[in-house]
Amino acid sequence: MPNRVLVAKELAEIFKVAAHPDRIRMIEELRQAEFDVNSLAERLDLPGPRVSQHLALMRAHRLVEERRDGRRHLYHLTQPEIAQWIVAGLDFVEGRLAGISPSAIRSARALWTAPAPDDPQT
Amino acid sequence: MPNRVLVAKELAEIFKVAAHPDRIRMIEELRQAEFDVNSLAERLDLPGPRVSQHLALMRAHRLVEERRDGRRHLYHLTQPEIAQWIVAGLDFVEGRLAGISPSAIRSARALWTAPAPDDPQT
DNA sequence: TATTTATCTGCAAAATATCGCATTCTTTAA
DNA sequence: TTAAAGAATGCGATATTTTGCAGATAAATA
Repeated sequence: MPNRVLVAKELAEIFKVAAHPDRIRMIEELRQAEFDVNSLAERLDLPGPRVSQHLALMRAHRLVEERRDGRRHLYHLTQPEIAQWIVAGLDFVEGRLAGISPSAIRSARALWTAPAPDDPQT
Repeated sequence: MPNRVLVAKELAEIFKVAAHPDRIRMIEELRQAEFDVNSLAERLDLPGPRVSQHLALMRAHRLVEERRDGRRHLYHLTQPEIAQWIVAGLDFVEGRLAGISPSAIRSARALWTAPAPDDPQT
């Protein structure tokens, strides 16, 4: 198999990992700070096991790394720049079918681009 | 549903469309030039109907647009910058499980970044 | 009009992914 | 040692995607 096909395949794997709303939100949460599983679950309002599964997948693809502190598992992005890359994808969501207004996109971008890592509102 | 969830959802849709090796290669082919279905199929060594299906999906998500010339359908990227965005993802494939060497990544990047749209080798 | 060329559509089979729970594992605290 | 907290795992039930073809369309040409 030619190299460029291999590379395309691997690239597709990464896109696949990113291709889930929960995981996108998790990555954006982990943008600057590290979180344990429960905190992530609460922030995103998702069941714990689900968050755990998503993290396992991301771990398998080295998108996140784990660190233990007492009995909690703290996760952080292996390459924080990946969050920026994802936000860059917002350039391509505008003008799409779903009922998303430009202002919604602007506010998402602001939220996911702001320097302060803590306590997102809206 | 909060806005940021909607946006994450839509973003995930785009990642999903990009999350296929064939489609990644197609997007890279369309980077600068437009192609008809057969040319794409030949260049990528894929069955015609498959290319057509991929194109239908990308069309549905407005990643590509169609133009007719006689009996052929010419496709081009709606937002050519999307190709660059995909190439930027290469930053995250290095050091992953699969047997991909850094040089393979470099050469893919070169190929998908080069100014000349025509006749890729290797 | 009949053919040929280029592309699209439809469908079923196979492969993957997601979801919701119950259970298990580990580590700390009582 | 026991109990409890925090996470991970297992697994069936359901989607969703991908694939491979066969057949249907549409446009140009003979």
